[in-house]
Amino acid sequence: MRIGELARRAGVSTRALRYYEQQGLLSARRSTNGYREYDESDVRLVTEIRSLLTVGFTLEDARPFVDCLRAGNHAGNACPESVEVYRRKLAQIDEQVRTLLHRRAEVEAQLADACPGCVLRTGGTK
Amino acid sequence: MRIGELARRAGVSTRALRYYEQQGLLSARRSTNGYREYDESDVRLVTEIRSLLTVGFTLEDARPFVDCLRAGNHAGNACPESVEVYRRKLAQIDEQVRTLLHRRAEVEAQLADACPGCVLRTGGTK
DNA sequence: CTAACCCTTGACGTCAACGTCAAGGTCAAG
DNA sequence: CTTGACCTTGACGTTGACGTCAAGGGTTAG
Repeated sequence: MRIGELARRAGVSTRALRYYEQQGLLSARRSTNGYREYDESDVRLVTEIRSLLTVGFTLEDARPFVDCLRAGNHAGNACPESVEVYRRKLAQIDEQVRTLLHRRAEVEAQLADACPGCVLRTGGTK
Repeated sequence: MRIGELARRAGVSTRALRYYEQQGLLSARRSTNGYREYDESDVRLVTEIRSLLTVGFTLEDARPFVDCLRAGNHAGNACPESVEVYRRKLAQIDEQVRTLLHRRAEVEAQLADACPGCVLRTGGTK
Protein backbone atom coordinates (compact mmCIF):
# COMPACT_ATOMS: atom_id res chain seq x y z
CA MET A 1 0.00 0.00 0.00
CA ARG A 2 1.06 3.60 -0.44
CA ILE A 3 1.58 6.24 2.19
CA GLY A 4 -1.96 7.62 2.07
CA GLU A 5 -3.53 4.28 2.85
CA LEU A 6 -1.08 3.51 5.63
CA ALA A 7 -1.82 6.92 7.10
CA ARG A 8 -5.55 6.28 7.07
CA ARG A 9 -5.26 2.81 8.48
CA ALA A 10 -2.90 3.84 11.24
CA GLY A 11 -4.72 7.05 11.99
CA VAL A 12 -1.81 9.41 11.41
CA SER A 13 -0.84 12.01 8.83
CA THR A 14 1.39 11.27 5.89
CA ARG A 15 3.70 13.93 7.24
CA ALA A 16 4.09 11.96 10.45
CA LEU A 17 4.97 8.82 8.49
CA ARG A 18 7.67 10.64 6.53
CA TYR A 19 8.94 12.04 9.79
CA TYR A 20 9.15 8.58 11.35
CA GLU A 21 11.08 7.42 8.32
CA GLN A 22 13.41 10.38 8.63
CA GLN A 23 14.00 9.41 12.25
CA GLY A 24 14.80 5.88 11.21
CA LEU A 25 11.74 4.31 12.79
CA LEU A 26 10.03 3.37 9.57
CA SER A 27 11.33 2.27 6.20
CA ALA A 28 9.67 1.73 2.87
CA ARG A 29 10.62 0.25 -0.43
CA ARG A 30 10.04 2.44 -3.41
CA SER A 31 8.02 1.53 -6.44
CA THR A 32 9.33 2.51 -9.87
CA ASN A 33 7.70 5.91 -9.78
CA GLY A 34 9.35 6.76 -6.49
CA TYR A 35 6.28 6.22 -4.33
CA ARG A 36 6.78 4.62 -0.92
CA GLU A 37 5.32 1.12 -0.62
CA TYR A 38 4.32 -0.41 2.70
CA ASP A 39 2.94 -3.75 3.83
CA GLU A 40 0.74 -5.00 6.66
CA SER A 41 3.55 -5.18 9.19
CA ASP A 42 4.03 -1.45 8.82
CA VAL A 43 0.46 -0.83 9.94
CA ARG A 44 1.26 -2.73 13.09
CA LEU A 45 4.50 -0.87 13.55
CA VAL A 46 2.96 2.57 13.19
CA THR A 47 0.11 1.60 15.48
CA GLU A 48 2.68 0.56 18.07
CA ILE A 49 4.46 3.89 17.75
CA ARG A 50 1.19 5.76 18.14
CA SER A 51 0.13 3.93 21.26
CA LEU A 52 3.49 4.61 22.81
CA LEU A 53 3.33 8.30 21.93
CA THR A 54 -0.11 8.63 23.48
CA VAL A 55 1.19 7.44 26.85
CA GLY A 56 3.92 10.04 26.77
CA PHE A 57 6.81 8.23 25.11
CA THR A 58 9.11 10.10 22.75
CA LEU A 59 10.03 8.64 19.38
CA GLU A 60 13.42 7.86 20.86
CA ASP A 61 11.71 5.87 23.61
CA ALA A 62 9.76 4.01 20.95
CA ARG A 63 12.82 2.97 19.00
CA PRO A 64 13.55 -0.23 20.96
CA PHE A 65 9.96 -1.35 20.45
CA VAL A 66 10.22 -0.76 16.74
CA ASP A 67 13.53 -2.62 16.56
CA CYS A 68 11.98 -5.45 18.54
CA LEU A 69 9.07 -5.79 16.15
CA ARG A 70 11.37 -5.60 13.16
CA ALA A 71 13.49 -8.37 14.65
CA GLY A 72 10.52 -10.62 14.16
CA ASN A 73 9.08 -10.63 17.64
CA HIS A 74 5.35 -10.96 18.10
CA ALA A 75 5.22 -7.79 20.20
CA GLY A 76 7.30 -4.66 20.46
CA ASN A 77 7.72 -5.14 24.17
CA ALA A 78 9.02 -8.69 23.92
CA CYS A 79 12.61 -7.50 24.20
CA PRO A 80 14.57 -6.60 27.33
CA GLU A 81 15.43 -3.18 25.88
CA SER A 82 11.74 -2.37 25.66
CA VAL A 83 11.13 -3.52 29.22
CA GLU A 84 13.97 -1.30 30.32
CA VAL A 85 12.28 1.66 28.65
CA TYR A 86 9.06 0.81 30.49
CA ARG A 87 10.96 0.97 33.77
CA ARG A 88 12.61 4.22 32.85
CA LYS A 89 9.32 5.79 31.88
CA LEU A 90 7.61 4.63 35.06
CA ALA A 91 10.36 6.24 37.10
CA GLN A 92 10.09 9.38 35.01
CA ILE A 93 6.34 9.56 35.45
CA ASP A 94 6.68 9.07 39.18
CA GLU A 95 9.17 11.89 39.30
CA GLN A 96 6.85 14.16 37.33
CA VAL A 97 3.95 13.34 39.62
CA ARG A 98 6.06 14.14 42.67
CA THR A 99 7.07 17.44 41.14
CA LEU A 100 3.49 18.32 40.30
CA LEU A 101 2.19 17.44 43.76
CA HIS A 102 4.94 19.50 45.31
CA ARG A 103 4.00 22.45 43.15
CA ARG A 104 0.36 21.89 43.87
CA ALA A 105 1.03 22.13 47.58
CA GLU A 106 2.94 25.35 47.12
CA VAL A 107 0.27 26.93 45.01
CA GLU A 108 -2.43 25.90 47.44
CA ALA A 109 -0.43 27.37 50.31
CA GLN A 110 -0.08 30.60 48.40
CA LEU A 111 -3.77 30.62 47.65
CA ALA A 112 -4.58 30.09 51.30
CA ASP A 113 -2.24 32.91 52.17
CA ALA A 114 -3.74 35.28 49.65
CA CYS A 115 -7.32 34.40 50.25
CA PRO A 116 -8.01 32.95 53.70
CA GLY A 117 -11.14 30.90 53.54
CA CYS A 118 -10.71 30.06 49.88
CA VAL A 119 -9.25 26.60 50.48
CA LEU A 120 -11.51 25.48 53.29
CA ARG A 121 -13.28 22.95 51.15
CA THR A 122 -10.17 20.80 51.04
CA GLY A 123 -10.06 19.67 54.66
CA GLY A 124 -13.65 20.26 55.67
CA THR A 125 -14.72 23.03 58.05
CA LYS A 126 -16.66 20.89 60.55
CA MET B 1 20.67 50.05 39.55
CA ARG B 2 21.47 48.74 36.11
CA ILE B 3 20.46 45.47 34.53
CA GLY B 4 23.50 43.51 35.64
CA GLU B 5 22.94 44.24 39.30
CA LEU B 6 19.23 43.50 39.09
CA ALA B 7 20.07 40.23 37.42
CA ARG B 8 22.49 39.25 40.17
CA ARG B 9 20.16 40.28 42.95
CA ALA B 10 17.17 38.49 41.48
CA GLY B 11 19.16 35.47 40.39
CA VAL B 12 18.31 35.63 36.71
CA SER B 13 20.15 36.41 33.49
CA THR B 14 20.13 39.84 31.89
CA ARG B 15 18.67 38.15 28.85
CA ALA B 16 15.72 37.02 30.93
CA LEU B 17 15.15 40.57 32.18
CA ARG B 18 15.13 41.97 28.67
CA TYR B 19 12.74 39.21 27.70
CA TYR B 20 10.39 40.08 30.54
CA GLU B 21 10.48 43.69 29.40
CA GLN B 22 9.73 42.64 25.85
CA GLN B 23 6.75 40.70 27.19
CA GLY B 24 5.53 43.77 29.03
CA LEU B 25 6.14 42.36 32.51
CA LEU B 26 8.96 44.67 33.40
CA SER B 27 9.72 48.27 32.52
CA ALA B 28 12.73 50.46 33.05
CA ARG B 29 13.55 54.10 32.71
CA ARG B 30 16.62 54.85 30.67
CA SER B 31 19.58 56.89 31.82
CA THR B 32 21.12 59.37 29.38
CA ASN B 33 23.42 56.79 27.86
CA GLY B 34 20.52 54.50 27.10
CA TYR B 35 21.15 52.05 29.93
CA ARG B 36 18.13 50.58 31.70
CA GLU B 37 17.70 51.81 35.28
CA TYR B 38 15.81 49.84 37.91
CA ASP B 39 14.88 50.39 41.54
CA GLU B 40 14.22 48.20 44.57
CA SER B 41 10.64 47.45 43.63
CA ASP B 42 11.90 45.79 40.47
CA VAL B 43 13.92 43.32 42.51
CA ARG B 44 10.72 42.35 44.25
CA LEU B 45 8.88 42.10 41.00
CA VAL B 46 11.41 39.89 39.29
CA THR B 47 11.63 37.71 42.38
CA GLU B 48 7.88 37.28 42.24
CA ILE B 49 8.03 36.29 38.60
CA ARG B 50 10.76 33.77 39.34
CA SER B 51 8.93 32.10 42.17
CA LEU B 52 5.87 31.78 39.98
CA LEU B 53 7.85 30.30 37.12
CA THR B 54 9.42 27.72 39.41
CA VAL B 55 6.02 26.35 40.38
CA GLY B 56 5.11 25.95 36.73
CA PHE B 57 3.44 29.23 35.87
CA THR B 58 3.96 30.75 32.45
CA LEU B 59 4.86 34.41 32.07
CA GLU B 60 1.30 34.98 30.96
CA ASP B 61 0.07 33.44 34.20
CA ALA B 62 2.41 35.76 36.09
CA ARG B 63 1.07 38.89 34.47
CA PRO B 64 -1.82 39.50 36.90
CA PHE B 65 0.61 39.22 39.81
CA VAL B 66 2.92 41.74 38.24
CA ASP B 67 0.05 44.12 37.52
CA CYS B 68 -1.13 43.67 41.08
CA LEU B 69 2.25 44.59 42.51
CA ARG B 70 2.55 47.54 40.18
CA ALA B 71 -0.85 48.76 41.29
CA GLY B 72 0.70 49.32 44.68
CA ASN B 73 -0.41 46.21 46.49
CA HIS B 74 1.78 44.70 49.16
CA ALA B 75 1.73 41.32 47.45
CA GLY B 76 1.26 40.13 43.90
CA ASN B 77 -1.47 37.76 44.97
CA ALA B 78 -3.53 40.42 46.73
CA CYS B 79 -5.79 40.85 43.72
CA PRO B 80 -8.75 38.72 42.64
CA GLU B 81 -7.22 38.20 39.21
CA SER B 82 -4.21 36.55 40.83
CA VAL B 83 -6.39 34.35 42.99
CA GLU B 84 -8.23 33.29 39.89
CA VAL B 85 -4.95 32.26 38.30
CA TYR B 86 -4.14 30.19 41.38
CA ARG B 87 -7.41 28.36 40.95
CA ARG B 88 -6.83 27.83 37.29
CA LYS B 89 -3.35 26.47 37.89
CA LEU B 90 -4.53 24.15 40.63
CA ALA B 91 -7.13 22.71 38.29
CA GLN B 92 -4.52 22.41 35.57
CA ILE B 93 -2.09 20.62 37.87
CA ASP B 94 -4.80 18.23 38.99
CA GLU B 95 -5.58 17.47 35.39
CA GLN B 96 -1.94 16.82 34.61
CA VAL B 97 -1.61 14.53 37.61
CA ARG B 98 -4.65 12.59 36.50
CA THR B 99 -3.23 12.23 33.02
CA LEU B 100 0.11 11.06 34.36
CA LEU B 101 -1.44 8.52 36.70
CA HIS B 102 -3.58 7.21 33.91
CA ARG B 103 -0.51 6.83 31.72
CA ARG B 104 1.39 5.25 34.58
CA ALA B 105 -1.27 2.61 34.97
CA GLU B 106 -1.17 1.85 31.25
CA VAL B 107 2.59 1.56 31.18
CA GLU B 108 2.60 -0.65 34.23
CA ALA B 109 -0.04 -2.87 32.68
CA GLN B 110 2.06 -3.15 29.53
CA LEU B 111 5.11 -3.95 31.60
CA ALA B 112 3.24 -6.66 33.45
CA ASP B 113 2.08 -8.05 30.15
CA ALA B 114 5.54 -8.04 28.63
CA CYS B 115 7.37 -9.31 31.66
CA PRO B 116 5.21 -11.30 34.06
CA GLY B 117 6.77 -11.18 37.48
CA CYS B 118 8.39 -7.81 36.89
CA VAL B 119 5.76 -5.81 38.72
CA LEU B 120 5.21 -8.12 41.65
CA ARG B 121 6.87 -5.78 44.09
CA THR B 122 3.98 -3.36 43.77
CA GLY B 123 1.26 -5.35 45.46
CA GLY B 124 3.18 -8.02 47.29
CA THR B 125 3.14 -11.65 46.20
CA LYS B 126 1.77 -13.59 49.20
C1' DC C 1 45.56 55.31 25.59
C1' DT C 2 43.90 50.95 26.41
C1' DA C 3 42.34 47.05 28.83
C1' DA C 4 38.35 45.35 31.00
C1' DC C 5 33.86 45.32 32.01
C1' DC C 6 29.48 47.19 31.48
C1' DC C 7 25.66 48.17 28.34
C1' DT C 8 22.74 48.33 23.63
C1' DT C 9 19.82 46.05 19.73
C1' DG C 10 19.21 42.31 16.56
C1' DA C 11 18.74 37.87 15.37
C1' DC C 12 19.43 32.91 15.11
C1' DG C 13 19.41 28.40 18.01
C1' DT C 14 17.12 25.18 21.30
C1' DC C 15 13.56 20.96 21.91
C1' DA C 16 9.58 17.53 19.71
C1' DA C 17 6.69 16.13 16.59
C1' DC C 18 4.91 17.27 13.38
C1' DG C 19 1.57 21.26 10.33
C1' DT C 20 1.52 23.67 6.32
C1' DC C 21 3.07 25.50 1.92
C1' DA C 22 5.49 25.44 -2.41
C1' DA C 23 6.59 23.52 -6.74
C1' DG C 24 6.35 19.78 -9.22
C1' DG C 25 5.87 14.57 -10.95
C1' DT C 26 2.35 10.32 -11.66
C1' DC C 27 -1.62 8.03 -12.96
C1' DA C 28 -6.48 6.62 -13.87
C1' DA C 29 -10.97 8.27 -15.31
C1' DG C 30 -13.94 10.93 -18.28
C1' DC D 1 -6.39 16.13 -22.99
C1' DT D 2 -7.50 17.52 -18.73
C1' DT D 3 -9.15 17.21 -14.23
C1' DG D 4 -8.28 15.53 -9.78
C1' DA D 5 -6.40 12.66 -6.50
C1' DC D 6 -2.33 10.92 -5.33
C1' DC D 7 2.71 11.22 -4.65
C1' DT D 8 7.71 13.57 -4.21
C1' DT D 9 11.36 16.66 -1.74
C1' DG D 10 12.41 20.87 0.61
C1' DA D 11 11.84 24.15 3.82
C1' DC D 12 9.71 27.34 7.06
C1' DG D 13 6.32 27.74 11.20
C1' DT D 14 4.71 26.29 15.84
C1' DT D 15 5.40 26.73 21.48
C1' DG D 16 8.07 29.09 25.80
C1' DA D 17 11.63 31.08 27.88
C1' DC D 18 15.25 32.12 27.23
C1' DG D 19 20.94 30.93 25.50
C1' DT D 20 24.27 32.56 22.70
C1' DC D 21 26.55 35.02 19.45
C1' DA D 22 27.51 39.46 16.67
C1' DA D 23 28.74 44.14 16.31
C1' DG D 24 29.00 48.05 18.49
C1' DG D 25 29.02 52.07 22.22
C1' DG D 26 29.89 53.71 27.36
C1' DT D 27 32.74 54.13 31.42
C1' DT D 28 36.46 53.75 34.47
C1' DA D 29 40.92 52.35 36.42
C1' DG D 30 45.72 52.38 35.56
